[in-house]
Amino acid sequence: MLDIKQIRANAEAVQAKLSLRGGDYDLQPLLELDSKQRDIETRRSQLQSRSNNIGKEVGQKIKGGSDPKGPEVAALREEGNSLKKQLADLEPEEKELKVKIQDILLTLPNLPSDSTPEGKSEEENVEISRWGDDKKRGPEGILPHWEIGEKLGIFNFERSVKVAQSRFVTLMGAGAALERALISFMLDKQIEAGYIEALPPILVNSESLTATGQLPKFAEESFKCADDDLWLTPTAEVPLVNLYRGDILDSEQLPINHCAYTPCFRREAGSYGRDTRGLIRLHQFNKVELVKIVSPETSEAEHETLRTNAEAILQALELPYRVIELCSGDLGFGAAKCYDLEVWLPSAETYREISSCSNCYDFQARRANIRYKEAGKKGTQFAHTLNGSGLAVGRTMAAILENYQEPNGAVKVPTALQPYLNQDVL
RNA sequence: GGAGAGGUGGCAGAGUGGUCGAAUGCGCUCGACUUGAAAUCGAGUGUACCGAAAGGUACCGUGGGUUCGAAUCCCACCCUCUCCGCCA
Repeated sequence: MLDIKQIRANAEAVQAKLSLRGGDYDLQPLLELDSKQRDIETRRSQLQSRSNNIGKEVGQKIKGGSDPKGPEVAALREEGNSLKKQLADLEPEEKELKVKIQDILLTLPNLPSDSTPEGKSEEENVEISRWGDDKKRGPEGILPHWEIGEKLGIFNFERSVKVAQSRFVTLMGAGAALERALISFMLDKQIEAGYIEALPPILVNSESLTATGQLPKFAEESFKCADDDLWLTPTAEVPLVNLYRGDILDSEQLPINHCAYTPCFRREAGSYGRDTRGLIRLHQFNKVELVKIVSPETSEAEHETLRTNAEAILQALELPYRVIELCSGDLGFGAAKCYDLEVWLPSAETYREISSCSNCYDFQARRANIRYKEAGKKGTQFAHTLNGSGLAVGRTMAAILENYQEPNGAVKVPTALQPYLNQDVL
C-alpha cells in the first residue's frame, strides 16, 4: 500500500511513478476523499471532545451532591443528546470515506524504484548478466522435457487429468525422487546461506492475501475454499510474510531470513493455451521460497544478496541462466524492483523464468503492518520485505531434463544432486 | 461435531457504569547508592490518527446496541484453551 501522506505531499511525483507502470492512475478522486475525510475527522473529534467532557462533568456533579434528576444535570444530558445526534451523522460518513480511501489504496500498485529501468512491457526488460554455456546444448536431438519425461516414465499428465484436471502432473518413481531431492538440496543450500527453514500453512486467510497484495485485485488468480475464509497459497511468500503481520519487531531481530518449501497453487486464469505442455505452467507446483524482512537502509543490499542466493542454486546445478531486471511496465503489483532469473531450455532455445526476486520496499509492510523499533529511538518504522524463488522446483526439473539429456535419451543427474538420489542417471 | 472456560498494555494480572489509557507485580530504560555487580531507592516506559502548535481523538478480541458517560451492561460474530467424540 502506498503512503497516503506521501500521496498528499507529492501527488504529482507519485502519479508520474505510477504511470511508468502503464495504465491509468488518477489520484485526484483519492485526494478529494482524503481531504473530506480529514475535515470530518476534525469536526467529529471536536464534538467527541465536548461530549467526553459532558460525561465527566455529570459524573463530578453527581459525586459532588447534585441531584441526578435536577435541572443542572438535565441540561448537560440534553447537550449530550444533541451532540450524540450530530455525531451519529458524522460517524457513518467518516467511516464510509475511510473505507473508500482504503479500497482505492489497496488497488494501487507499488511505485517502481528509482533504479528500475523505464519501459512499457517485457520487451524492455534489461539483461543484467548471463551464466553458463547456453550453446553447449542446441535444440538438435533434444526432446522437450515433457516428451523425455513421459518416455522415462517419470511423470504422467494424462492420469492426472482424471484425478484433478488439466495442468496437473503426477511425478512417478525417479521423477518423484528427483523432485524431492531438488527440494532438499535447495533448502539445504539456503539454510547454509543463513535462512531459517519454515514449513508454514499452505491455506491462508483473506487478510493474509490482502497483506501481501494478492487481494483484493487478483482474487481470480487463487483457489478459494468454498466454506471457509481460506485460500490455497499461490506462493510461500504469503504465509512467510504474514507470520509477522501486525508485529513491532526490535531492530536487532532484523534481518529475518526464511526459506520454505511449499506447494503453490495458481488458477492461471487467462493463460489458456499458454505453456499447455510440460511442467512450466501448472495449477500446482512446488517451490522453495526465500523471504527477507529487513530495515530500509539495508534492503537494496539484501535484495542483491537474495538474488545471489537464488543464483547459487542454478550455478550449483550447472544450469545456464541469465538475470533480467524487469522494467517498470513489467513489474509485479507489489514490487518496487525485481530481478528475474531465467534458465536455459535448449529444446525451445529460450530462457524461461525460474525465479523472481522482488524488493517490495514498505509496500507489503504497510499492508501487513510490520514495523520495527530501534532501541532508544522513539516511534516505529515500516520494515522492507523481499521475496524470491530459490527456485521453482518443477521448472528446475524441466531444465535438468533438457540440459542434462544425453543423445541416447538418458538424463544425467547433476553432480550436486547425486548425494540426494540413489541414481546418477535417470 | 458436543460441553465448558476465557480473550485487558512486552509478560503476568486487577478492574462489573463515572476524571480508566487503565491498579499492582515482573521486565525494560535512565538516575542515585556501590571499586564493580547484586540488592535497594527514585523517575520513566503502548500504538495510531488529526493539528503549525497548544492540544484533541481512537484503541481493553471484532462489529453493533443501551447511556449524558461503557474495559465494565445487552446482542451477534471471531479466536484461543480444556474435556469428550472423530481422525492423519
